[in-house]
Amino acid sequence: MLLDDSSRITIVEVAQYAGVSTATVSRVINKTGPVLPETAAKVYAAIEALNYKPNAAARGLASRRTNTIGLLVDEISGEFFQPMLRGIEVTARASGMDLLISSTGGMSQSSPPYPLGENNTDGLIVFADSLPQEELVRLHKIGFPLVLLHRSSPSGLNIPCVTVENKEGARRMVDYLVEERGYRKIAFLEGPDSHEDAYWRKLGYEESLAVHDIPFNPKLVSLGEFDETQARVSVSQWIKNGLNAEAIFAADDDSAIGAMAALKESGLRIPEDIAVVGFDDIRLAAYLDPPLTTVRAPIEQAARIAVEQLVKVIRGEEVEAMTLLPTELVIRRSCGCC
Amino acid sequence: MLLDDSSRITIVEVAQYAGVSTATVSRVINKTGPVLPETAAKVYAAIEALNYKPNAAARGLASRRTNTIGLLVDEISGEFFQPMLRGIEVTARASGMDLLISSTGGMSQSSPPYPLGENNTDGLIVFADSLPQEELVRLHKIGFPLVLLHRSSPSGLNIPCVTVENKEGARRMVDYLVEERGYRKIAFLEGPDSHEDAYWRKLGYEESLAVHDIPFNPKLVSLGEFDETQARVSVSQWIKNGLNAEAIFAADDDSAIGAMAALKESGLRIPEDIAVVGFDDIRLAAYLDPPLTTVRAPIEQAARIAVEQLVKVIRGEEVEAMTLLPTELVIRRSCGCC
DNA sequence: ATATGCTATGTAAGCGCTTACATCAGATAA
DNA sequence: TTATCTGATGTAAGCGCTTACATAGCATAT
Repeated sequence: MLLDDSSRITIVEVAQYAGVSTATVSRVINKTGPVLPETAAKVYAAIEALNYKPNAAARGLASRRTNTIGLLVDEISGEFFQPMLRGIEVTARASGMDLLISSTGGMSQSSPPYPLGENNTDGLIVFADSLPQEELVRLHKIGFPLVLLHRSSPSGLNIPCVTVENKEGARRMVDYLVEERGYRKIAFLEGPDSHEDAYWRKLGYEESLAVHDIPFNPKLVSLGEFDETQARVSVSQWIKNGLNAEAIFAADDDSAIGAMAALKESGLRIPEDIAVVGFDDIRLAAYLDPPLTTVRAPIEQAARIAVEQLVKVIRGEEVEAMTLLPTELVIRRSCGCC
Repeated sequence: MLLDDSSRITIVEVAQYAGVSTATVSRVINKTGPVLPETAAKVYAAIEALNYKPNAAARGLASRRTNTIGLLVDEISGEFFQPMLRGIEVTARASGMDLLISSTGGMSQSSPPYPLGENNTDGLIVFADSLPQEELVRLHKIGFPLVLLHRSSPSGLNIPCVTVENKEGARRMVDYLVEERGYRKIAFLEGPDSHEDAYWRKLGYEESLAVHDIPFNPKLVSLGEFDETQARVSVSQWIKNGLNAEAIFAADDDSAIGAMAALKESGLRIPEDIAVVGFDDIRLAAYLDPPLTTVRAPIEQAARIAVEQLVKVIRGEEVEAMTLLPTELVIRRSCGCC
């Protein structure tokens, strides 16, 4: 910093002003150790008078605590991210922690050094596959506080994680499509391989098919990648090849949007000719034409809980190994319900 | 941190392993001062072998630089925030800076201490009215690097700022409504008082009216607050009171959405009975029914530039006092164009 | 040969805190 | 009364780095 050196006021100045030692000032600030109320008052007065603000770096160095939690995401995009970030930010602040955010740029195989870790944060929230397994293992081995968000712990390790009932949600969606709407030819636009949400959602799809004695047909599965454009391409391809399906279940709402675009482009009507459903219930979902039937995931709540867990871990408290938040079916017109 | 002390490896270990002094290791890491290539190689080997990572706090303490930029926003919400955050995150990373984010919770009159400032960041990006003027003044006075985003500098101070052509955009939108669509009774849903974007947009509206000899009618102005719900309430009220307008110009897309909802609720057709236009061009805008005519603001680009400016200021380089990014009319059906 | 200037490296003094340990009243126990 | 404890505070040793300054070797200028 290029700051005027004279304007720097440190704990020493505060101590002098208050007529006590720096140790006492520190005790007052951190409420550690006994201090006479009147002494504390003098210190507070000095802090106020001098407009003193503790230097975070010095504090971190001396105490080996940073009072900061780190958030690792693969990329800051998608409607998905917004409620998640809000939940994390608000909860971190409420816990008195600072928030350091880093996006690894969608490359889970990115190479060291990672921008966030043991020496600039007290703990990390790791979203999905934003950190390579090896680094996860390394951090866990040295006992660094970690909470996983929207992914589960690598087997063997026992890192607390919080995620949503992806499989359940997907299963119930397909159950609904089969049982209530009477569809049996249901195509699936799957998410990215590396993403655990994607994995469970597909599993839910497959399980529901099995329950209803519908044979799994690989031709009815294509790549949506949680991406509008990719989904659009995949669905166009399907149509060109003569897709024979009554409904398309997109693994997330973004790919559902792409699917709808491709279908409309081909003159197909939704849901009369083919139904479309998604997953997440992003804000846009309700505004689409027709409004999108989807599965609502409590993203903000999950984020909130993840932070709370992490703070507990940092404090050395116990937390449950896995938190699974319920999802909820949101029925709108795109599934042919009305 | 609760980390195993033995696993802590510092610059001292690296120096010993490489057979040099810590100063040399520091020189190699920071590329400061001359070092023989072979010496550097030994140091790199040691770093690799020991998996050494510099301690950010110690670095910050010693060098008085944190290598971190702070972002202050009032609240993390609205579609608005997403492209902004992405622009900031990406650019910060590209500049080798960490990013510390804090939302002041929508209260610009929040009280000290502020979570981000001189002693945990090298500089701050201050969005809109997320920091009280007095703190802005204080930081600027001590020479702390600051860049304002979506607001201008308090007069007297000369803090660099980057924002978009709100007034121009609003003016052109109203020009279009009057000149191309032939409307003359244009209502306005204004944004929050404290928000500069809101101020300029309203001014653009008024200026265009003046240019076209349309008297300003206070009855045609109500509060949108950049908020869907508030806008809905305001428009419902208008309708109840017998609104006599051909078009509603909402100061942002969110309030445009609220306006559309209220109109539809009353059985009014858009744009046949009344046109609606917005500002920002959030993703949703194109998906609304009818698709929303709006003004596109280059939010991500503004964010990007703000970070670049801030980095320059931190490095002591000169930057222009004000960067004004052009906005662009996006014509869709809600204005009655087709 | 001596002076001079580089370049490459080491030495050590902090940076602004926290915290173990020391100190010193005054209270309590014996 | 003296030993013991307890509460309030001070002293000072780091935390892991950066960096001014010192040093030493060697090439070049004088």
